[in-house]
Amino acid sequence: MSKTDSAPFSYEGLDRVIHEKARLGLLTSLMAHPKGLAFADLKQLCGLTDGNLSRHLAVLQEAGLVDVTKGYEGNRPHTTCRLTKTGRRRFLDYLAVLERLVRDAAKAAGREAPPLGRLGILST
Amino acid sequence: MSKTDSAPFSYEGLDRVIHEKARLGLLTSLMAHPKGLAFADLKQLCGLTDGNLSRHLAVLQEAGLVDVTKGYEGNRPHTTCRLTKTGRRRFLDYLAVLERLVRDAAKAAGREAPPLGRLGILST
DNA sequence: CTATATACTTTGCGATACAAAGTATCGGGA
DNA sequence: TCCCGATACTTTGTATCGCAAAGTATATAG
Repeated sequence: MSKTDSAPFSYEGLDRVIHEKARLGLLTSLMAHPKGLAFADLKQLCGLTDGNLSRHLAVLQEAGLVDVTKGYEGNRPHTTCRLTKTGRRRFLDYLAVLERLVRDAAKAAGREAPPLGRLGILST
Repeated sequence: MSKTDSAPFSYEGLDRVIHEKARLGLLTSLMAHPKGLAFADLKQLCGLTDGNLSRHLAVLQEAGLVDVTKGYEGNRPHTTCRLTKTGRRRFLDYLAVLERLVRDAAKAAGREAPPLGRLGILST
């Protein structure tokens, strides 16, 4: 029996790299723009400071979730970011877990207290 | 104009106290059991170690989201936890934001025609 | 040729998640 | 009676991390 089976609410699929307010916004933004987004765009879309954005992008890049292209436009630095294939894949996996969580909670909110025994927590 | 208006992906509603893997599991568990759950039950349901559970419960209690009742059963300590009213409300608020995030991302994922067969990530 | 704006990176720090160790009690054996 | 392991937590230590402030560099305007 796997650990998850006995711990239905552990949500192990919630990858720490992804499960972060700022980075969730970044990934969602990038998901909506497969062609890529510029540093300044992401900054605005996600309401991040320069420093935070830089840091989060570095984390996402090191994890292989986004591809960060640093180039120059004229003499100015211009950074473009896109989701990698695995990044997209892993984000979708994460979202599936998140969706399950929302469903679990919504279901719990909807109906009243089920007795413990029914869930098989106390043996059965 | 509020900050959120210009930063549609900032997801400011993602309360740090709630937005945490372990605590999400705890809150969902407690949502499903309004009558309360014992320390040992939560530990099992969420797959947490004693130390982590203790710590997370303390955080949730300090934030006023859960009510932790420490009593004795015989001479053994026995802790029971329940969601407070505000805890329930704040968790539901959080879930609403989370739902929006999942929808945003799903929509973004859907707009792009994926040649790969991985369709219909969400919903039915 | 200062001043301000854009485009980032680096640094410093306070907070925190997690694990390991600690405290205390109970229920068996030997 | 004296261990020994299990239950029920709490405390401590550490390593990480998010965030803000400061730093670097170039471009443009007055």
